[in-house]
Amino acid sequence: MAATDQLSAVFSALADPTRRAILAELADRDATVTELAAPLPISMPAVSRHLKVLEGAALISRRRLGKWRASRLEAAPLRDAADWIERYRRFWDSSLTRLDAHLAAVQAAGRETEGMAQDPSVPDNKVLDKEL
Amino acid sequence: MAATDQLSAVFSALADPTRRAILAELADRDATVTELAAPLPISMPAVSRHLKVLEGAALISRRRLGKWRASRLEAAPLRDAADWIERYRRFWDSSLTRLDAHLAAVQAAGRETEGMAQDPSVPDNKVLDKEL
DNA sequence: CCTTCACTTAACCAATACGTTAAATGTAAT
DNA sequence: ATTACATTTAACGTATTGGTTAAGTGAAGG
Repeated sequence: MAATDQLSAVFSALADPTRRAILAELADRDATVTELAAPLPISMPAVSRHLKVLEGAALISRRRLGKWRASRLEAAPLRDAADWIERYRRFWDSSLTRLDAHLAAVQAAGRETEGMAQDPSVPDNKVLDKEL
Repeated sequence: MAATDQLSAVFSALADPTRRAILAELADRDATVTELAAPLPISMPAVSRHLKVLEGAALISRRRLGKWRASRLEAAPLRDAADWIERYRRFWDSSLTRLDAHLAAVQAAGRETEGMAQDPSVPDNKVLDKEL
């Protein structure tokens, strides 16, 4: 996806298994393009472009080392992605705090009623740009 | 992206701001397609297909309610995504455990040496399919 | 220098993504 | 039955993605 916004760029980058494999590799150590390409079943130019995508999402940084170019993991954008997802933790986490348990119960109760708003034909939707 | 695997499908689904907005809406309450489409600047068919993508990633479930179709948030796949990202927490989190602090220090030390493997022209890469 | 090595860019291709409008489907209501 | 409403599917256009091979570019090394 064209990086419309930062978070989209990060999720988009993570959507590709090859790129996730590259990040996993970089978690162990910085690496050159050739090193990263070695275990992958694709050509070097393909790897080069995956790296460009990761760089575009700010998930890696790169520097020249003589003949080589080293890639380094930059995890800050992963924090943003994690933060976004965290908002939904209460929907799956079973080890809830007392307050969260209450809120989850309310949520569940609301769901048990089996209806959303009584009359969905009269939607009272607020424009919800709480987050993207 | 075509759902090559579950995790890719989830990250791919999250890569679109419209779909993230839909999930945010569903965090508050179940909703019909019309309700979800109301605040969005796109046509109903477009929303319908975003919902199909979310359903394909198992991020929502749907049921018929008479004339309407209600969408419900299903957060389990978000847990998987969060779990994947969590592995990288030590790279950004400043509140480290004692062990993590040690590991991070080792990591940092390795980076200070400014070189990856002494001679990158002789890469000793293991095929790292530790994870996708 | 001139070659070699590491990598990127260019040009191309097939498949997918995301939007549109128009037509089809299914349920409800008259 | 007929009409209306909610939603999906079809058909279409354009942009992006992810891969390829072939042709640059830049630094090292003989």
